[in-house]
Amino acid sequence: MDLSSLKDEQNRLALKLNLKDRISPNRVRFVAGIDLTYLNIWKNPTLGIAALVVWDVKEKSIVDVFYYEQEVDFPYIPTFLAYRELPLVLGVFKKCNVEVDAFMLDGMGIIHPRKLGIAAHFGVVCDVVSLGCAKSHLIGVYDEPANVPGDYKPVFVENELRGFVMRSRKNANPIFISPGNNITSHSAVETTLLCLEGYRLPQPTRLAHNYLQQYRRKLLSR
DNA sequence: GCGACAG
DNA sequence: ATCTTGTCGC
Repeated sequence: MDLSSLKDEQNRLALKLNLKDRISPNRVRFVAGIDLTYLNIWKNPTLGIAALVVWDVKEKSIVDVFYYEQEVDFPYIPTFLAYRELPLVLGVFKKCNVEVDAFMLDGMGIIHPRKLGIAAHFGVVCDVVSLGCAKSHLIGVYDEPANVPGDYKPVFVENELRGFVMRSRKNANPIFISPGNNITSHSAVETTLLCLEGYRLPQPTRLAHNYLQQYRRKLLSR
């Protein structure tokens, strides 16, 4: 694989980013969380499974759940995650027939060397509102948020604000929130806050992850 | 040159 | 990212 040409593609797609709000965060009601798992992470071509959970932030309830399976070949390479996971994300996205206000992905939005983490990449390709909620650091400088739920601090890359690092739950490691597409850094945080229900991860991606574990277990136990 | 590096 | 129950700390 030629990483330099993939870099070129990331730079080209990043030019299409819209970092303004397509929808005001206080009008967001349905947030879709997308997550992936693999049948055998130690094998290279292996079956990948994607889940998409639509979460109603007003009713605090699950609207619908969708799944998609496909063989995955591309390896995990930091800053090129989308080339491994995007085919699965697009597959489950096409299955979703519910009107979604914003898509939340596991991973970075524009907190990425070329502003094109998987959430940004997906948002540009599908022209939807998207944001990234990552569980760990990739790049960027920041101060640790206080140990108080909801506290957050800016994350800078090349002296530019790219997102926020938030203490979503007391005594838990912070999460990294950044715009994907058609949303501001501030609205990405607001949208995440709407989805926090006492767990470290916001409900859409947390539930997608949980449903995937069940789905995967059933596949393995037969 | 060295270390860090989403999932 | 997975395996895997109980256990410790706030």
